[in-house]
Amino acid sequence: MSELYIRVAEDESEEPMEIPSEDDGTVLLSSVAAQFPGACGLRYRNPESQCMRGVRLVEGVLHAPENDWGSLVYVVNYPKDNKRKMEEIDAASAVKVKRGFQKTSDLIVLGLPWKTSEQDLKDYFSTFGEVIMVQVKRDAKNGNSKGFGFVRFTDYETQTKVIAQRHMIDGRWCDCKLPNSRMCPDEPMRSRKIFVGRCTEDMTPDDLRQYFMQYGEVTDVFIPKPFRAFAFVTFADDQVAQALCGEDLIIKGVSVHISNAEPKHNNIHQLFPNFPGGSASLAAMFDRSRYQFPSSHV
DNA sequence: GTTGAGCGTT
Repeated sequence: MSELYIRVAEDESEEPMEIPSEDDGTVLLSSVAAQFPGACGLRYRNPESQCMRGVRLVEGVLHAPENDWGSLVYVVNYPKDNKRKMEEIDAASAVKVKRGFQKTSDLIVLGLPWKTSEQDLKDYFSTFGEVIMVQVKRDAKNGNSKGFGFVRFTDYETQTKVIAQRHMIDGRWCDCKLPNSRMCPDEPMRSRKIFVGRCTEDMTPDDLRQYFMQYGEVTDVFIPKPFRAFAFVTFADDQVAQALCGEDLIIKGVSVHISNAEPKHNNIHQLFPNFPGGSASLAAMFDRSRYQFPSSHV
């Protein structure tokens, strides 16, 4: 009974791949998903009826029909629509639960001439796309420009385009960047990892993997031990992760809350490996920095 | 009344 493999393919016409079964004869959905990312189940053609038939799936475990997998070729089920492949599923999920996805954020404009006004900025940036707001930062007392400002666009595409190039404004080259002042902003961070809050102790890593699979390929699940009522789930695609942020989802009958996984900072060398000067200068740099990390959960 | 890498009074 050991070393049993079942034959699985994406389509009946495709060459099957052998997937290992467990000692008790069942096959883990995660074993299938390891070869077919995004898979959510299996089906097969019943030799008698010639109809496709679903394989029983309980808590992430696939059970052999009639207790025997036989030599049939099992076909992978994908979420929502059997015929679609992962990329399309990712895109569809991202659009469906769209949130914070491709939202624009303020851009800092560096290097402005002292004379440039907000109207000048608006006139210039409007040539790229619709402008929501512009600001020129000025000295409170004399009203002199500090030589930088902010701009926000309606469309994310415009923002991307503007960041990608230098800008000649009133005779000076200027740069547009994402500001680093926002640590838990309404945009970027573009993490592929989500924070799953309000977890219960009976949720296993496999439970979470099985559940989140429906949204896209899951690359990692982390549940801190001892139990701390939260978990981290990492997707292959940041858009899937971002799209889920803010959602309340029901897992094993429990409402969990999804938010952005904040970067861990317990080891600054994870962020800057091989920093010149060693740990002392790196730590000193961070102490001096205005840059504040949010509290970490790890 | 200056300046030229940066990071946002309300």
